[in-house]
Amino acid sequence: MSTGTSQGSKVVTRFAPSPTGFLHIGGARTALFNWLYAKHTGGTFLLRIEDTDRERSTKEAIAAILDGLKWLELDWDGEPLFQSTRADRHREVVEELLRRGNAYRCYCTPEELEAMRKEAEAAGRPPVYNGYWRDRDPSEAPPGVKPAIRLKTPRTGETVIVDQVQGRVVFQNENLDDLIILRSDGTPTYNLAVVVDDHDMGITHVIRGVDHLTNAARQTQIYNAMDWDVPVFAHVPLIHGPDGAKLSKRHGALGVEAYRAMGYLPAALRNYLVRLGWSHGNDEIFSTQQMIDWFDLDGIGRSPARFDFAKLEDLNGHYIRNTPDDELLARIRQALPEFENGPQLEARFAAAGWEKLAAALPSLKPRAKTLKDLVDGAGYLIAERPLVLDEKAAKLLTDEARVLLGRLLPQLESAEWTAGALESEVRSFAEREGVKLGGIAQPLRAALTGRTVSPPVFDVMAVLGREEALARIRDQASA
RNA sequence: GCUCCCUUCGUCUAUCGGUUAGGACGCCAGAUUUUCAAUCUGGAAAGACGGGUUCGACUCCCGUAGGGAGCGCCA
Repeated sequence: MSTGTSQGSKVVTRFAPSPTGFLHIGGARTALFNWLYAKHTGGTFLLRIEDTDRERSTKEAIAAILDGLKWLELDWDGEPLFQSTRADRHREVVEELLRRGNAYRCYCTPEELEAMRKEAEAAGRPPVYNGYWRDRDPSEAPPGVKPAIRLKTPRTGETVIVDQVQGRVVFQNENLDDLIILRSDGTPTYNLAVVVDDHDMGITHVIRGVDHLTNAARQTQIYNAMDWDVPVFAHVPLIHGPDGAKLSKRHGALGVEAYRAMGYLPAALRNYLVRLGWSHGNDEIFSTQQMIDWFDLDGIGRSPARFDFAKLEDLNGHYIRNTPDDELLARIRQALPEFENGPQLEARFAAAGWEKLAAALPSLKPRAKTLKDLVDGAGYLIAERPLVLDEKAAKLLTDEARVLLGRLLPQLESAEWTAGALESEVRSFAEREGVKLGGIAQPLRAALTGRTVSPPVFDVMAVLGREEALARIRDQASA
């Protein structure tokens, strides 16, 4: 419980998505970092839904985000807080700011503001509000204009962010204008709401994307105006696409549910994500516990990372190989409905018997990068007789090959039906026939799976079972 | 345009002034092998550029170039 920090208080982190879309990969990493840091320090990880933009916030998006976090196994503490429920509290703080003389009413119209920006830009200055109503008496206000409320920010000096990732970042106050904290329609703006909520929720560490770095400066000014403690900031670099530009949809900017539907394992995605921007020496594979033990803010780098599907695939393959068969089967059955033709596949595997899929897993696992690969690889289990041969398999089953299969048949019929026994049976058959093992194994494979590529044929025979395997061979053999 | 940030193999990264600049993915080759994988071995592959500081710079400072983020009565 005790920490060595100056505050000496327990760490509280949060993930605060706005529900205007799915939980994308960058958000997932932000959530993961916050979750890891809370776990690492024995602190708390909270969830806040920033749904103040009623136009764009949707129920579906909220569900998708919660769902995505659950799938990634990033559990949050307590109930999610919906920002929209806190508007009264936000207004209360704005009132307080007004009372303190740290905020004022601004009667500028959008048109005036636009002109102001253009003018500043033409003069080569930052396009910011010029403080027109800062010291003006409201009695000068044009009639009928509802004012917005702006923060009265310091005009000179600097606002300094001491960031755990970015270091000391200095903003000249003259470049930061008097931001609006309450709209003319009486609703709070983002920066105000965030500060009030983070403060009220007792957030000690704000870990988020660097796109919020300038917001951190503005938010710091709000904290100062209220005499509140500023939380520890950690602004992590964004994730880019393979071309270094913004992450596009075809490059991985998908919702995490898309990764689930592609057959990725949550542990693999977590492992991939944690290594994007963070490192622990030369370590690549992390158990959840290791991640928690080793994760720290100072391991986060400052340069943006590019998303690389190949590495994700490799990790996913690793996790598939190392997942126990029963758990893997459960994950496949869970993911299957989301695959293309999922319901049909589900029905066919059920008809063939899930225990057959389970039996096939050991030989399928080293060949798969995704759960989808596993399902594809298990296709031979649910193939219907007579099998449709793919082009290469058809070519391989020459007349001679079919005759060879015919001669092998009686040997197999009397063999003990285990992979080992079948293998030695076929090996001695090949020897007697004077052919190499491949010379008979390949035709067998073609007959059993309809393809030239598959798990080892003897495993295939064992998994299919005596009756089905022999029938498939008979279909292709000639006397 | 203005403000801020970034720059080590193709990609993710280690290095915290002295290393043959290490690892991982990917790629190539070999071993193994009934196919394909998996596995094992080996290989090619990097400090953006230019100045300083220093006995010595990937590491510190300045500049240039390139890239990114932000600049709303959006979040």
